[in-house]
Amino acid sequence: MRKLYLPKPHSLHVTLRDVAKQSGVSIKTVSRVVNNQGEISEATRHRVQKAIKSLGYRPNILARSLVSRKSNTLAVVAWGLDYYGPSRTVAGVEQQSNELGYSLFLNLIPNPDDPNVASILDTLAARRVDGIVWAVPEVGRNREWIRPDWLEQLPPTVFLSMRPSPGLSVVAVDNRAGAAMVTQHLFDQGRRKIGLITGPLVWWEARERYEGWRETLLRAGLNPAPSLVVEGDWSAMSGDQGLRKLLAQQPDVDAVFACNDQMALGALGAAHHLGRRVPQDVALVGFDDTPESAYFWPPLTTVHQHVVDVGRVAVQVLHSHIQSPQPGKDNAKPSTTLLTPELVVRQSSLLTLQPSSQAVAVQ
Amino acid sequence: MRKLYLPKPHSLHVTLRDVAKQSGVSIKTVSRVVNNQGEISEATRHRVQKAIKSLGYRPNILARSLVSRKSNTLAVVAWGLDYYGPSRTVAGVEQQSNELGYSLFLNLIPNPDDPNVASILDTLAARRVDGIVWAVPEVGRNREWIRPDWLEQLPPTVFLSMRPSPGLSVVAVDNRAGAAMVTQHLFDQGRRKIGLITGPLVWWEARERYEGWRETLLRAGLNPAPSLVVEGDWSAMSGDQGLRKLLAQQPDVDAVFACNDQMALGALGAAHHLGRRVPQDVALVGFDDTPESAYFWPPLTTVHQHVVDVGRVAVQVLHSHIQSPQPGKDNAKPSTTLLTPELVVRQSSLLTLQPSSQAVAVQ
DNA sequence: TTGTAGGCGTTATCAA
DNA sequence: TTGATAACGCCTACAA
Repeated sequence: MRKLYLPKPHSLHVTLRDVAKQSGVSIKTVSRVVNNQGEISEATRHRVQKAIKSLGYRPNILARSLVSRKSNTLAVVAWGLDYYGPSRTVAGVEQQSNELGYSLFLNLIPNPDDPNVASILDTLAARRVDGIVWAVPEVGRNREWIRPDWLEQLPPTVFLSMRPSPGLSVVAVDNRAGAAMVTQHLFDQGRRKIGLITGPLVWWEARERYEGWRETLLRAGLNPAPSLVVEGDWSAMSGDQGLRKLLAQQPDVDAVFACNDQMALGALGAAHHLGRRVPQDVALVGFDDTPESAYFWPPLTTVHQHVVDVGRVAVQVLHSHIQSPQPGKDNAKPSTTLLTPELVVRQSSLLTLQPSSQAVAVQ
Repeated sequence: MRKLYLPKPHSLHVTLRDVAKQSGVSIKTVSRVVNNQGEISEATRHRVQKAIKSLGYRPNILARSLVSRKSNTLAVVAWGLDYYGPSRTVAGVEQQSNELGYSLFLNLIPNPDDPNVASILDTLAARRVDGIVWAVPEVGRNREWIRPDWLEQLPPTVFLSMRPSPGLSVVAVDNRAGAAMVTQHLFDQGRRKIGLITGPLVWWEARERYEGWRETLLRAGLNPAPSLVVEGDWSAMSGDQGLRKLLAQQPDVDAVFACNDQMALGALGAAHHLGRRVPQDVALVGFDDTPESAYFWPPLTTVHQHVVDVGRVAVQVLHSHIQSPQPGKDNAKPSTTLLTPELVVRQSSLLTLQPSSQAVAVQ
């Protein structure tokens, strides 16, 4: 007689069969108890539950997923966990995934424009994730990673911080609107030479902020001259250098919009160095509303983005795509969501300094 | 005859059998090609690979894990993704996991001392993760979540930022050494009234920094008087209030060690408000070396922790635990790793201001 | 070098 | 209400 295949001395993990044996019922009955399905007599249910507890049974989700053909997992592919916005967004993705009952795979790529995306996507497909949140900002030509033929191979996918386009589901902050708020606010404060320290213009988000500034100036009858613009790289150092360069190009600048809080911080340092008072000589505004920005000196006017919500909404959209019974149905259709940010006014842009305004600004 | 059970119209996913049929070989042969095992003739290998490509076959890791009894997944349970240190550490965990071939589950808990840990651990066990990185700092009594009976039920686990103890594998920064460096540095600069703004003392890490300060003062023959200490909550606001309180308690303070950079930032703001010059009147030092700290005004002396390495080392330790063939072997033994931080000296603690020091400080 | 049989732990079908 | 059995997609043992 042939020898039976016995893989290893029976593993530590208790299975349905063990529970069934212990409680003297069939495997299927135990399965029913575990999943609360079907009618089961109170007596057996009780007996089974006792066995489950005494043996320390835990269902094997791998096996369950194999037969049910869904893994109840999502994946987030992200860049920039060391930055405030991206890490908050990932946190939002995690929270919403958790609330909807998914486990979440985390995949970080070291650089938004030079990745090993193919192998990541291969792995995710092999793990049979039910959906993917693509949290890599659109930089340069990295959008082209998304090949049409991939989209068909992959599970439902939602893209963050990327230029909306038909056929893709996108969730992003309305950067253009945020930048417009900033520029309008500076104009309303009486500033007429409003300089700009942009993020790297290969970034879609940086270009959007640039456009918001530009459009608002034009609408106000002001000239968005090239001498008013310096391109930074999001870092505080580039903000420091950016302000110096800006003042060299255009000495009569009376306001500066730095396109994130880090660059604003650098610009603030440069202003101190150069003896320019903020806001008296130069008003300064940032973007992001990092927790620290309220404690810069002076406290920084900035734009609050609902970065956690970006992640949460992404998962909600993904969930509806996954749920949709037929790919033709409404909730399966690609959707675009733009979240409107909010201007947070603090002392760095206000001429009329209110002594109590700092305390007020702190939430 | 009994009807066969056919679950659904065959799914989109291509299986080994499909490839086998297409290429006219057995399932096992295809499996061998996929996994590069055994000897296979060049001809069949080629034929099979062609079929794999044309059909778009991807191995189902779920099925593979089911039989191999290992999922090739790790999980990180973390708190504080919105803070610099924790988020960097998670990034380190992800990088090292990826390099070792694991996929990583991300689980965030909203609060380090009031969690729903049991359900998270249940899920991870049910998903048969091969190991767990417990990246929740030790706060209050949250260490007691780790019940001895759980440790046996769970896969190998490594704990971060937690008081080392026999039986647990721990990776942490040597906070006490870091705080000692700071205090010694201030002493060496001639400061003799060195105040302390601590983190919440329910945190182990905060207590360690406190001890480092205290021990160093004692060793220097100075008195760590209670009036020199204020307890903060890591936030910039508490640093602001902390400095005010400290100066009220002990007006002749000539140096302040704020136990993280955020509180240092708040203290900096308060100093400006109160007209105290930094460092001339009060030297100020932080802890963390956040990227912004080099751009505070003045640039902040602080302590650089190798937070990414904490995550990487954790996964390395975990990997060795997982690999270990027998639980008695060396690499299976619990280990403690303390990473030594480094003092980063900038202008906020230096009396002799070097004009070029800021540029030097920027890396 | 290749194939067959059996089993991983779960769920679905259908009969009892 | 409960149970026997096939199937999910893959890998191991063993034979050919």
